[in-house]
Parts: sequence; structure tokens; C-alpha cells
Amino acid sequence: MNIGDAARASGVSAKMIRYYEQIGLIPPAARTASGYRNYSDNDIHILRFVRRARDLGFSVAGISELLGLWRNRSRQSADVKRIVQAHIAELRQKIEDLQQMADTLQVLADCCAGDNRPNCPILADLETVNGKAPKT
Amino acid sequence: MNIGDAARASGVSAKMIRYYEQIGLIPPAARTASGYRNYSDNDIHILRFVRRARDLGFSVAGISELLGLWRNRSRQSADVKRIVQAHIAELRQKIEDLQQMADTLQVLADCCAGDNRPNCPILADLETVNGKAPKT
DNA sequence: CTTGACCTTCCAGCGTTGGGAAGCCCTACC
DNA sequence: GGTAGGGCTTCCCAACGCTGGAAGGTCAAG
Repeated sequence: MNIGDAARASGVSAKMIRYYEQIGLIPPAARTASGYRNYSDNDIHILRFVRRARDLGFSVAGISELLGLWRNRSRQSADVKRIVQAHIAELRQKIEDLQQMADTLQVLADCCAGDNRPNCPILADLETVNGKAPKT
Repeated sequence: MNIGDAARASGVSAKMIRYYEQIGLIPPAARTASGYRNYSDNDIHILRFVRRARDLGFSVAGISELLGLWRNRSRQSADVKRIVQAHIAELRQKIEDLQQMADTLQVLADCCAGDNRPNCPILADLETVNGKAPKT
């Protein structure tokens, strides 16, 4: 299987497959006599694992940890769970931050006439620090 | 006012101030005879605007647009509102994506015993494509 | 043999921030 | 006046996770 076929089979682009190999996330692929990368079914399996983990928002470092546990038959599911729960916590934190931004902006947008006049409470807010009047 | 003072007064690090100047987000600062950047109260005002906009998640490109409107006294508040609402939509989209990830992971984590045995539904899921069984 | 699609490597960039090196300037203190 | 220390200057590098392109080799079909 060429890298293009592996990309189509796994959902990971050829560029990214090479990148993942380069940074050591996945093992170096076998090569044909002419230097083409050659992928086995097991390699595709690994690539799919990586793809799925990325879709779930894991960083490359996180995927590396998960791959290690996946390969390790004497792993403890508690280790996997710990990684996943830490990641969930990060996601929830990001969600909270973004939600806070969106809420603030929504309030400002609701206060803005949105017409052809220059007066705008949004810009007025942006002049301030943390949404409060500046000391000056 | 030196760049350090400006940084403390605006909440934007000196490093970032230089960077914003370099990429043209803010105008080049005045200089003293010896080459030090010199900031006026108005410059601080601009920096605070930038800081607040970043806190609300705007990209540098977005801030550039907002700054343009801020400076333009004949602006129309509708233009500001449009930019802000587009940004709110982006934020909500990101929130939704992250929420989807977190929900999926939470379900998996809840199914995982988290003990010293290797069996783990999380890893089992990661082997699949989009959470469904692979074609193979 | 030619064409076109594929593969290879390497280099550079995106956006935002932090870190550090080498060297100049300013203030304070002796 | 000399010196120590902090602050300033510019420049380069690193991070994250890719993405694009250039230059060139390989393979299969016509």
C-alpha cells in the first residue's frame, strides 16, 4: 500500500502521515526497493487510531501516550482513563473560556443599534479594561 | 513612557507590543533620541483596546478591522456589529465542536473501569472510525 | 517513449507568544 | 567621574499542527 492509499484508508493525509513519522508519533514505514513507503493493514490500524484521537482533540503528545498504552498489553485501564479525564477537563476549561467571551460579546452586540450611525457600545467597551472603566 | 511602562499600563507585554508594531497592527511608536520607544497616553489607549479585544478572542486580523472602525469617526455601528456577530458565531462553533468531543469522551470514560486490568473501552473506541466499527 | 499521476526530500510559512543573546542607554550611588 | 544594575534595542529560535510548493525520481497506461 502506497502512502496515498494509506491516506485514503485511514483518513490521515499523506502529508500528515510523513509528518507523524518524522516527529516519531508513528514508527517509520517500511520501504519498497525504490524508496516508496509501504503500509500494512496494521499500519493503517495505527493511523486510524491516530485519526480518531485527533478528532477527539488530543494533542500529538496525548496521542503518543495513548498509543503507548494501546500497544502495551499489560496496561492498566486506569492509566487510560486518567489521560482521558485530564483531557476532558482541558476541553471543559476551553469551553468555559469561549463561552465567557461569547456571552460578553452577545451582550455588547445586543446593545449595539447596528445602524448607519457611528455610536457603538461595542467599541466603547473595547476601550475599557476588563469591561470596566479605565483608571484614567 | 518607556515600553515597559506601556506594558504595565496596558496589560500587553513588551514583547507583544513590539510584535504588534512589527506586523502593522499598531502604528510605529515614537522614539527618543537614543532609540527607545516612547508612548503617549493615546498609545496606551490603543494598546488597551487591543488587549481587551484579544481577551475577547479576536484574531489580530479582527482587531485590525475593529481598530480601523474605532479610528474612523464616520463609521457605521452596523459594521462593528457585523464583525462581532461573525466572531460570536465562530466562538459558538468552536464551543460546539469541543462540547461534542467532551461528551463523547465522557461517555467512554464512564464505560471504563479505570482499574488495574488492561481491558479498556476507550482504547477500543479509538481503534474505530468515527466511533463506529471499521469496514475491515 | 511519453504522459500523467504518484512518490521522495527539503524548505518555508501560518499565528501568537515566550526565551535568550549581544550590545547600547539611563539612573543611582559611591 | 566611574561603575553597577536595570531597562532598552535588534535578531534569532522554539513551540503547536499542520499546509503548500519546488525539484526531482518512479510507476503504469497508452
